[in-house]
Amino acid sequence: MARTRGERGARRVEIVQAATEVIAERGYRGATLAAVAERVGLTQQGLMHHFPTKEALLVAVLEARDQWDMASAALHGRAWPLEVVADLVEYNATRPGIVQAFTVLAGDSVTEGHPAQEFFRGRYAHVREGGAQALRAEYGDRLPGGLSPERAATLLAAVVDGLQVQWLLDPEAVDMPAAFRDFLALLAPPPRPQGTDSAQPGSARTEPERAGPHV
Amino acid sequence: MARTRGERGARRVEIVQAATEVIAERGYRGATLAAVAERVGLTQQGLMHHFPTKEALLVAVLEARDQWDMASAALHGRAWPLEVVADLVEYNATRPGIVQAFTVLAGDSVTEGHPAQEFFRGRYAHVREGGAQALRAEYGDRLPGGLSPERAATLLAAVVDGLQVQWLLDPEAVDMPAAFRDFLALLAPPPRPQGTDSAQPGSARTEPERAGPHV
DNA sequence: GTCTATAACAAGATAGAC
DNA sequence: GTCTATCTTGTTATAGAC
Repeated sequence: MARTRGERGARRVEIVQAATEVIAERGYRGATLAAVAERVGLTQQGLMHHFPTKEALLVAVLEARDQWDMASAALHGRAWPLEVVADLVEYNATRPGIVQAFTVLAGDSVTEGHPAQEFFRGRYAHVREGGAQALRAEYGDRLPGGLSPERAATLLAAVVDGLQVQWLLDPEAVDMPAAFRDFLALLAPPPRPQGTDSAQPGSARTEPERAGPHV
Repeated sequence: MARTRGERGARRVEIVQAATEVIAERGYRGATLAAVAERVGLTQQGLMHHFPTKEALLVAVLEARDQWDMASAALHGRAWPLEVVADLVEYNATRPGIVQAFTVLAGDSVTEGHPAQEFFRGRYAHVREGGAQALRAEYGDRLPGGLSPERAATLLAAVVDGLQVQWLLDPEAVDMPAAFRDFLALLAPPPRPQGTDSAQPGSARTEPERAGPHV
Protein backbone atom coordinates (compact mmCIF):
# COMPACT_ATOMS: atom_id res chain seq x y z
CA MET A 1 0.00 0.00 0.00
CA ALA A 2 2.58 2.48 1.10
CA ARG A 3 4.53 3.33 -1.99
CA THR A 4 6.08 6.45 -3.42
CA ARG A 5 9.14 4.77 -4.73
CA GLY A 6 10.06 1.61 -6.52
CA GLU A 7 6.82 1.72 -8.47
CA ARG A 8 6.56 3.04 -11.97
CA GLY A 9 6.95 6.28 -10.06
CA ALA A 10 10.12 7.52 -11.69
CA ARG A 11 8.06 10.12 -13.46
CA ARG A 12 5.99 10.90 -10.41
CA VAL A 13 9.08 11.72 -8.39
CA GLU A 14 10.31 14.05 -11.10
CA ILE A 15 6.97 15.80 -11.16
CA VAL A 16 6.79 16.18 -7.40
CA GLN A 17 10.24 17.74 -7.33
CA ALA A 18 9.30 20.15 -10.07
CA ALA A 19 6.08 21.01 -8.28
CA THR A 20 8.02 21.77 -5.11
CA GLU A 21 10.24 24.16 -7.03
CA VAL A 22 7.36 25.94 -8.67
CA ILE A 23 5.49 26.26 -5.39
CA ALA A 24 8.59 27.76 -3.85
CA GLU A 25 8.75 30.34 -6.60
CA ARG A 26 5.13 31.29 -6.95
CA GLY A 27 3.17 29.85 -4.03
CA TYR A 28 0.51 27.17 -4.26
CA ARG A 29 -2.15 29.23 -5.96
CA GLY A 30 0.41 30.74 -8.28
CA ALA A 31 1.88 27.36 -9.18
CA THR A 32 0.11 26.34 -12.36
CA LEU A 33 0.02 22.80 -13.61
CA ALA A 34 1.35 24.04 -16.94
CA ALA A 35 4.46 25.49 -15.29
CA VAL A 36 5.15 22.26 -13.45
CA ALA A 37 4.56 20.23 -16.60
CA GLU A 38 6.88 22.36 -18.65
CA ARG A 39 9.66 21.81 -16.14
CA VAL A 40 9.55 18.08 -16.70
CA GLY A 41 8.99 18.34 -20.42
CA LEU A 42 5.32 17.53 -20.46
CA THR A 43 2.16 19.30 -21.39
CA GLN A 44 -0.33 20.22 -18.72
CA GLN A 45 -2.58 17.37 -19.80
CA GLY A 46 0.28 14.93 -19.88
CA LEU A 47 0.97 15.76 -16.28
CA MET A 48 -2.62 15.23 -15.32
CA HIS A 49 -2.33 11.64 -16.34
CA HIS A 50 -0.14 11.16 -13.25
CA PHE A 51 -2.01 13.49 -10.92
CA PRO A 52 -5.67 13.85 -11.78
CA THR A 53 -6.09 17.14 -9.90
CA LYS A 54 -3.93 19.94 -8.67
CA GLU A 55 -4.72 19.04 -5.10
CA ALA A 56 -3.52 15.48 -5.63
CA LEU A 57 -0.19 16.92 -6.67
CA LEU A 58 -0.03 19.09 -3.58
CA VAL A 59 -0.68 16.11 -1.36
CA ALA A 60 2.18 14.28 -3.04
CA VAL A 61 4.49 17.23 -2.41
CA LEU A 62 3.48 17.31 1.22
CA GLU A 63 3.98 13.60 1.68
CA ALA A 64 7.29 13.48 -0.12
CA ARG A 65 9.14 15.98 1.99
CA ASP A 66 8.73 16.08 5.69
CA GLN A 67 10.60 19.30 6.20
CA TRP A 68 12.90 18.80 9.16
CA ASP A 69 11.69 15.28 9.79
CA MET A 70 11.26 15.85 13.45
CA ALA A 71 7.70 14.93 12.67
CA SER A 72 8.50 11.53 11.26
CA ALA A 73 10.89 10.91 14.12
CA ALA A 74 8.09 11.62 16.53
CA LEU A 75 5.83 9.31 14.59
CA HIS A 76 8.32 6.53 15.05
CA GLY A 77 8.27 7.15 18.74
CA ARG A 78 11.84 8.25 18.89
CA ALA A 79 12.88 11.76 19.67
CA TRP A 80 15.88 13.21 17.95
CA PRO A 81 18.75 14.56 19.96
CA LEU A 82 18.72 18.34 19.80
CA GLU A 83 22.08 18.31 18.14
CA VAL A 84 20.62 16.50 15.19
CA VAL A 85 17.93 19.15 14.93
CA ALA A 86 20.65 21.79 14.88
CA ASP A 87 22.38 19.93 12.08
CA LEU A 88 19.08 19.75 10.29
CA VAL A 89 18.69 23.52 10.46
CA GLU A 90 22.21 23.78 9.14
CA TYR A 91 21.38 21.46 6.32
CA ASN A 92 18.23 23.39 5.53
CA ALA A 93 20.31 26.52 5.13
CA THR A 94 21.76 24.67 2.15
CA ARG A 95 18.45 24.03 0.46
CA PRO A 96 16.58 27.32 0.22
CA GLY A 97 14.20 25.87 -2.34
CA ILE A 98 12.60 23.30 -0.10
CA VAL A 99 12.56 25.61 2.89
CA GLN A 100 10.89 28.24 0.78
CA ALA A 101 8.27 25.87 -0.54
CA PHE A 102 7.29 24.80 2.94
CA THR A 103 7.37 28.31 4.33
CA VAL A 104 4.98 29.42 1.62
CA LEU A 105 2.74 26.42 2.12
CA ALA A 106 2.66 26.76 5.88
CA GLY A 107 1.67 30.40 5.57
CA ASP A 108 -0.97 29.56 3.00
CA SER A 109 -2.32 26.76 5.15
CA VAL A 110 -3.81 29.06 7.79
CA THR A 111 -6.23 30.13 5.09
CA GLU A 112 -9.86 29.01 5.21
CA GLY A 113 -10.23 25.42 4.15
CA HIS A 114 -6.77 25.16 2.67
CA PRO A 115 -5.93 21.64 1.45
CA ALA A 116 -2.69 21.61 3.44
CA GLN A 117 -4.28 22.73 6.68
CA GLU A 118 -4.74 19.32 8.23
CA PHE A 119 -1.24 18.36 7.20
CA PHE A 120 0.37 21.28 8.97
CA ARG A 121 -1.84 21.04 12.02
CA GLY A 122 -0.79 17.44 12.45
CA ARG A 123 2.79 18.19 11.66
CA TYR A 124 3.11 20.84 14.34
CA ALA A 125 1.46 18.60 16.88
CA HIS A 126 4.00 15.90 16.14
CA VAL A 127 6.90 18.31 16.16
CA ARG A 128 5.85 19.66 19.54
CA GLU A 129 5.63 16.12 20.88
CA GLY A 130 8.93 15.01 19.46
CA GLY A 131 10.61 18.20 20.55
CA ALA A 132 9.32 17.77 24.08
CA GLN A 133 10.73 14.26 24.23
CA ALA A 134 14.10 15.44 22.98
CA LEU A 135 14.22 18.28 25.46
CA ARG A 136 13.23 16.06 28.34
CA ALA A 137 15.89 13.52 27.41
CA GLU A 138 18.50 16.24 27.22
CA TYR A 139 17.61 18.51 30.11
CA GLY A 140 15.10 16.71 32.27
CA ASP A 141 11.76 18.04 33.40
CA ARG A 142 12.78 21.49 34.41
CA LEU A 143 14.31 23.92 31.97
CA PRO A 144 15.55 27.48 32.41
CA GLY A 145 12.81 29.95 33.13
CA GLY A 146 10.92 27.16 34.83
CA LEU A 147 9.64 25.86 31.49
CA SER A 148 8.36 22.38 30.96
CA PRO A 149 9.78 20.48 27.99
CA GLU A 150 6.38 20.76 26.35
CA ARG A 151 6.26 24.51 26.50
CA ALA A 152 9.85 24.80 25.40
CA ALA A 153 9.08 22.55 22.43
CA THR A 154 6.42 24.97 21.25
CA LEU A 155 9.02 27.71 21.30
CA LEU A 156 11.52 25.50 19.55
CA ALA A 157 9.19 24.89 16.66
CA ALA A 158 8.33 28.58 16.51
CA VAL A 159 11.98 29.55 16.40
CA VAL A 160 12.78 27.16 13.56
CA ASP A 161 9.88 28.45 11.47
CA GLY A 162 10.27 32.10 12.31
CA LEU A 163 13.96 32.01 11.51
CA GLN A 164 13.24 30.50 8.13
CA VAL A 165 11.07 33.43 7.11
CA GLN A 166 13.63 36.00 8.19
CA TRP A 167 16.43 34.05 6.56
CA LEU A 168 14.62 33.60 3.27
CA LEU A 169 13.86 37.30 3.10
CA ASP A 170 17.35 38.42 4.04
CA PRO A 171 20.02 35.70 4.07
CA GLU A 172 22.77 38.26 4.54
CA ALA A 173 21.24 39.65 7.69
CA VAL A 174 20.21 36.39 9.35
CA ASP A 175 22.51 33.48 10.05
CA MET A 176 19.84 30.87 10.55
CA PRO A 177 21.94 28.00 11.92
CA ALA A 178 23.79 30.31 14.32
CA ALA A 179 20.53 31.81 15.50
CA PHE A 180 19.10 28.40 16.16
CA ARG A 181 22.15 27.46 18.22
CA ASP A 182 21.62 30.70 20.10
CA PHE A 183 18.21 29.44 21.09
CA LEU A 184 19.67 26.14 22.20
CA ALA A 185 22.14 28.07 24.33
CA LEU A 186 19.19 29.72 26.01
CA LEU A 187 17.82 26.32 26.90
CA ALA A 188 21.08 24.83 28.11
CA PRO A 189 21.63 25.05 31.87
CA PRO A 190 23.05 28.56 32.01
CA PRO A 191 25.20 28.30 35.21
CA ARG A 192 28.34 27.30 33.31
CA PRO A 193 29.21 29.85 30.65
CA GLN A 194 32.27 27.79 29.77
CA GLY A 195 31.75 24.28 31.08
CA THR A 196 29.63 21.69 29.33
CA ASP A 197 29.13 23.67 26.15
CA SER A 198 27.45 21.17 23.92
CA ALA A 199 25.90 23.71 21.62
CA GLN A 200 28.67 26.04 20.53
CA PRO A 201 29.88 27.02 17.08
CA GLY A 202 31.30 24.39 14.80
CA SER A 203 28.82 21.64 15.44
CA ALA A 204 28.64 20.59 11.81
CA ARG A 205 29.87 17.07 11.85
CA THR A 206 27.47 14.83 10.03
CA GLU A 207 28.74 15.04 6.49
CA PRO A 208 26.75 17.57 4.51
CA GLU A 209 26.88 15.25 1.53
CA ARG A 210 24.45 12.75 2.94
CA ALA A 211 21.35 11.90 1.00
CA GLY A 212 19.67 14.41 3.18
CA PRO A 213 17.41 14.45 6.20
CA HIS A 214 14.49 15.13 3.97
CA VAL A 215 12.62 12.29 2.39
CA MET B 1 1.87 64.09 2.14
CA ALA B 2 1.43 61.44 4.70
CA ARG B 3 -2.22 60.72 4.82
CA THR B 4 -4.37 57.65 5.22
CA ARG B 5 -6.94 59.30 7.36
CA GLY B 6 -8.80 62.54 7.54
CA GLU B 7 -8.97 62.75 3.78
CA ARG B 8 -11.98 61.79 1.77
CA GLY B 9 -10.66 58.39 2.70
CA ALA B 10 -13.66 57.15 4.62
CA ARG B 11 -14.33 54.78 1.77
CA ARG B 12 -10.68 53.88 1.35
CA VAL B 13 -10.43 52.81 4.96
CA GLU B 14 -13.49 50.62 4.58
CA ILE B 15 -11.99 49.01 1.52
CA VAL B 16 -8.64 48.39 3.14
CA GLN B 17 -10.31 46.68 6.09
CA ALA B 18 -12.36 44.51 3.78
CA ALA B 19 -9.27 43.65 1.78
CA THR B 20 -7.44 42.60 4.93
CA GLU B 21 -10.29 40.27 5.80
CA VAL B 22 -10.41 38.72 2.38
CA ILE B 23 -6.65 38.24 2.29
CA ALA B 24 -6.86 36.54 5.66
CA GLU B 25 -9.45 34.14 4.32
CA ARG B 26 -8.05 33.37 0.90
CA GLY B 27 -4.49 34.67 0.69
CA TYR B 28 -3.29 37.45 -1.56
CA ARG B 29 -3.58 35.60 -4.84
CA GLY B 30 -6.92 34.18 -3.80
CA ALA B 31 -8.27 37.54 -2.75
CA THR B 32 -10.16 38.85 -5.75
CA LEU B 33 -11.06 42.46 -6.22
CA ALA B 34 -14.64 41.42 -6.75
CA ALA B 35 -14.77 39.73 -3.35
CA VAL B 36 -13.38 42.80 -1.64
CA ALA B 37 -15.74 45.04 -3.53
CA GLU B 38 -18.76 42.97 -2.64
CA ARG B 39 -17.88 43.24 1.04
CA VAL B 40 -18.17 47.02 0.93
CA GLY B 41 -21.18 47.04 -1.37
CA LEU B 42 -19.38 47.96 -4.56
CA THR B 43 -18.69 46.39 -7.89
CA GLN B 44 -15.18 45.43 -8.83
CA GLN B 45 -14.94 48.43 -11.11
CA GLY B 46 -16.31 50.75 -8.48
CA LEU B 47 -13.54 49.63 -6.19
CA MET B 48 -10.92 50.25 -8.82
CA HIS B 49 -11.81 53.88 -8.81
CA HIS B 50 -10.18 54.07 -5.37
CA PHE B 51 -7.34 51.65 -6.03
CA PRO B 52 -6.33 51.51 -9.68
CA THR B 53 -4.62 48.12 -9.37
CA LYS B 54 -4.71 45.15 -7.08
CA GLU B 55 -1.17 45.83 -6.00
CA ALA B 56 -2.06 49.36 -4.97
CA LEU B 57 -4.65 47.88 -2.64
CA LEU B 58 -2.11 45.48 -1.18
CA VAL B 59 0.26 48.34 -0.48
CA ALA B 60 -2.51 50.16 1.32
CA VAL B 61 -3.20 47.08 3.45
CA LEU B 62 0.46 46.81 4.32
CA GLU B 63 0.76 50.47 5.21
CA ALA B 64 -2.41 50.57 7.23
CA ARG B 65 -1.55 47.87 9.70
CA ASP B 66 1.91 47.58 11.03
CA GLN B 67 1.36 44.25 12.74
CA TRP B 68 2.84 44.55 16.21
CA ASP B 69 4.12 48.05 15.62
CA MET B 70 7.49 47.30 16.97
CA ALA B 71 8.55 48.35 13.53
CA SER B 72 7.09 51.79 13.77
CA ALA B 73 8.49 52.16 17.25
CA ALA B 74 11.93 51.40 15.89
CA LEU B 75 11.37 53.90 13.12
CA HIS B 76 10.72 56.57 15.68
CA GLY B 77 13.96 55.72 17.37
CA ARG B 78 12.27 54.50 20.50
CA ALA B 79 12.32 50.90 21.59
CA TRP B 80 9.31 49.50 23.31
CA PRO B 81 9.64 47.90 26.69
CA LEU B 82 9.38 44.16 26.37
CA GLU B 83 6.33 44.17 28.53
CA VAL B 84 4.49 46.18 25.95
CA VAL B 85 5.45 43.65 23.34
CA ALA B 86 4.02 40.92 25.53
CA ASP B 87 0.80 42.90 25.81
CA LEU B 88 0.80 43.28 22.08
CA VAL B 89 1.01 39.54 21.61
CA GLU B 90 -1.84 39.23 24.05
CA TYR B 91 -3.85 41.75 22.11
CA ASN B 92 -3.11 39.97 18.86
CA ALA B 93 -4.55 36.79 20.32
CA THR B 94 -7.78 38.77 20.28
CA ARG B 95 -7.67 39.60 16.59
CA PRO B 96 -7.10 36.42 14.66
CA GLY B 97 -8.14 38.10 11.43
CA ILE B 98 -5.32 40.59 11.25
CA VAL B 99 -2.77 38.10 12.51
CA GLN B 100 -3.93 35.67 9.87
CA ALA B 101 -3.72 38.22 7.09
CA PHE B 102 -0.17 39.10 7.97
CA THR B 103 0.90 35.52 8.48
CA VAL B 104 -0.37 34.66 5.02
CA LEU B 105 1.25 37.71 3.48
CA ALA B 106 4.58 37.13 5.18
CA GLY B 107 4.65 33.57 3.94
CA ASP B 108 3.69 34.66 0.47
CA SER B 109 6.32 37.37 0.47
CA VAL B 110 9.28 34.96 0.29
CA THR B 111 8.03 34.15 -3.17
CA GLU B 112 9.92 35.41 -6.22
CA GLY B 113 9.30 39.07 -6.87
CA HIS B 114 6.36 39.30 -4.50
CA PRO B 115 5.01 42.85 -4.14
CA ALA B 116 5.20 42.63 -0.35
CA GLN B 117 8.76 41.36 -0.25
CA GLU B 118 10.45 44.70 0.30
CA PHE B 119 7.91 45.59 2.93
CA PHE B 120 8.59 42.50 5.00
CA ARG B 121 12.31 42.62 4.52
CA GLY B 122 12.35 46.16 5.85
CA ARG B 123 9.89 45.33 8.57
CA TYR B 124 11.98 42.52 9.99
CA ALA B 125 15.10 44.65 9.87
CA HIS B 126 13.31 47.31 11.90
CA VAL B 127 11.86 44.79 14.30
CA ARG B 128 15.28 43.29 14.93
CA GLU B 129 16.69 46.74 15.56
CA GLY B 130 13.91 47.83 17.85
CA GLY B 131 13.94 44.52 19.67
CA ALA B 132 17.66 44.76 20.25
CA GLN B 133 17.24 48.22 21.75
CA ALA B 134 14.49 47.00 24.02
CA LEU B 135 16.51 44.00 25.14
CA ARG B 136 19.59 46.10 25.79
CA ALA B 137 17.59 48.57 27.81
CA GLU B 138 16.06 45.80 29.85
CA TYR B 139 18.94 43.38 30.33
CA GLY B 140 22.12 45.14 29.26
CA ASP B 141 24.66 43.86 26.77
CA ARG B 142 24.95 40.32 27.94
CA LEU B 143 21.99 37.99 27.98
CA PRO B 144 21.61 34.38 29.07
CA GLY B 145 23.49 31.97 26.87
CA GLY B 146 25.99 34.70 26.16
CA LEU B 147 23.71 36.25 23.54
CA SER B 148 23.99 39.80 22.38
CA PRO B 149 20.77 41.81 22.32
CA GLU B 150 20.95 41.77 18.52
CA ARG B 151 21.01 38.00 18.29
CA ALA B 152 18.31 37.66 20.90
CA ALA B 153 16.16 40.11 18.95
CA THR B 154 16.30 37.86 15.90
CA LEU B 155 15.01 35.03 18.05
CA LEU B 156 12.36 37.25 19.54
CA ALA B 157 10.94 38.12 16.14
CA ALA B 158 11.10 34.48 15.10
CA VAL B 159 9.22 33.39 18.20
CA VAL B 160 6.43 35.91 17.70
CA ASP B 161 5.94 34.87 14.09
CA GLY B 162 6.35 31.17 14.59
CA LEU B 163 3.89 31.15 17.44
CA GLN B 164 1.32 32.90 15.30
CA VAL B 165 1.36 30.10 12.74
CA GLN B 166 0.99 27.39 15.35
CA TRP B 167 -1.71 29.32 17.13
CA LEU B 168 -3.71 30.04 14.00
CA LEU B 169 -3.63 26.39 13.03
CA ASP B 170 -4.51 25.10 16.47
CA PRO B 171 -5.68 27.71 18.99
CA GLU B 172 -6.68 25.01 21.46
CA ALA B 173 -3.22 23.50 21.55
CA VAL B 174 -1.16 26.68 21.65
CA ASP B 175 -1.54 29.48 24.18
CA MET B 176 0.26 32.15 22.22
CA PRO B 177 0.57 34.84 24.88
CA ALA B 178 1.71 32.34 27.51
CA ALA B 179 4.26 30.88 25.13
CA PHE B 180 5.64 34.30 24.40
CA ARG B 181 6.02 35.00 28.09
CA ASP B 182 7.81 31.68 28.34
CA PHE B 183 10.35 32.99 25.91
CA LEU B 184 10.74 36.18 27.91
CA ALA B 185 11.38 34.03 30.97
CA LEU B 186 14.21 32.40 29.10
CA LEU B 187 15.76 35.80 28.51
CA ALA B 188 15.27 37.11 32.03
CA PRO B 189 18.28 36.65 34.29
CA PRO B 190 17.39 33.18 35.60
CA PRO B 191 19.17 33.33 39.02
CA ARG B 192 16.12 34.74 40.79
CA PRO B 193 13.08 32.54 40.26
CA GLN B 194 11.12 34.88 42.55
CA GLY B 195 12.97 38.20 42.77
CA THR B 196 12.72 40.84 40.10
CA ASP B 197 10.09 39.06 38.07
CA SER B 198 9.03 41.64 35.55
CA ALA B 199 7.57 39.18 33.10
CA GLN B 200 5.24 36.95 35.03
CA PRO B 201 1.61 36.04 34.52
CA GLY B 202 -1.02 38.70 34.71
CA SER B 203 0.83 41.39 32.86
CA ALA B 204 -2.25 42.64 31.07
CA ARG B 205 -2.67 46.12 32.31
CA THR B 206 -2.99 48.46 29.39
CA GLU B 207 -6.73 48.48 28.92
CA PRO B 208 -7.72 45.99 26.24
CA GLU B 209 -10.33 48.44 25.02
CA ARG B 210 -7.86 50.84 23.58
CA ALA B 211 -8.08 51.78 19.92
CA GLY B 212 -5.49 49.09 19.47
CA PRO B 213 -1.77 48.87 19.01
CA HIS B 214 -2.33 48.45 15.33
CA VAL B 215 -2.65 51.40 13.02
C1' DG C 1 1.69 7.63 -21.49
C1' DT C 2 1.45 11.68 -23.95
C1' DC C 3 -0.60 14.64 -27.14
C1' DT C 4 -4.22 18.17 -29.46
C1' DA C 5 -8.42 20.43 -28.98
C1' DT C 6 -11.45 22.65 -26.35
C1' DA C 7 -14.82 23.51 -22.75
C1' DA C 8 -15.79 26.42 -18.96
C1' DC C 9 -14.67 29.77 -16.08
C1' DA C 10 -12.42 33.33 -13.38
C1' DA C 11 -9.48 37.34 -12.99
C1' DG C 12 -7.54 41.99 -13.61
C1' DA C 13 -8.00 45.76 -16.31
C1' DT C 14 -10.03 49.46 -19.71
C1' DA C 15 -13.72 52.53 -21.86
C1' DG C 16 -17.21 55.23 -21.35
C1' DA C 17 -22.18 56.28 -19.75
C1' DC C 18 -24.69 58.27 -15.84
C1' DG D 1 -18.03 58.05 -7.52
C1' DT D 2 -20.18 54.22 -9.26
C1' DC D 3 -22.02 51.47 -12.82
C1' DT D 4 -22.44 48.32 -17.30
C1' DA D 5 -20.05 46.28 -20.91
C1' DT D 6 -16.23 44.16 -22.65
C1' DC D 7 -11.39 42.68 -23.71
C1' DT D 8 -7.72 39.63 -22.69
C1' DT D 9 -5.49 36.36 -20.56
C1' DG D 10 -4.72 32.52 -17.73
C1' DT D 11 -6.22 28.15 -15.46
C1' DT D 12 -8.29 23.73 -14.30
C1' DA D 13 -10.33 20.11 -16.30
C1' DT D 14 -12.46 16.83 -19.93
C1' DA D 15 -12.64 14.14 -24.42
C1' DG D 16 -10.58 11.53 -27.38
C1' DA D 17 -6.78 10.51 -30.98
C1' DC D 18 -2.13 8.32 -31.43
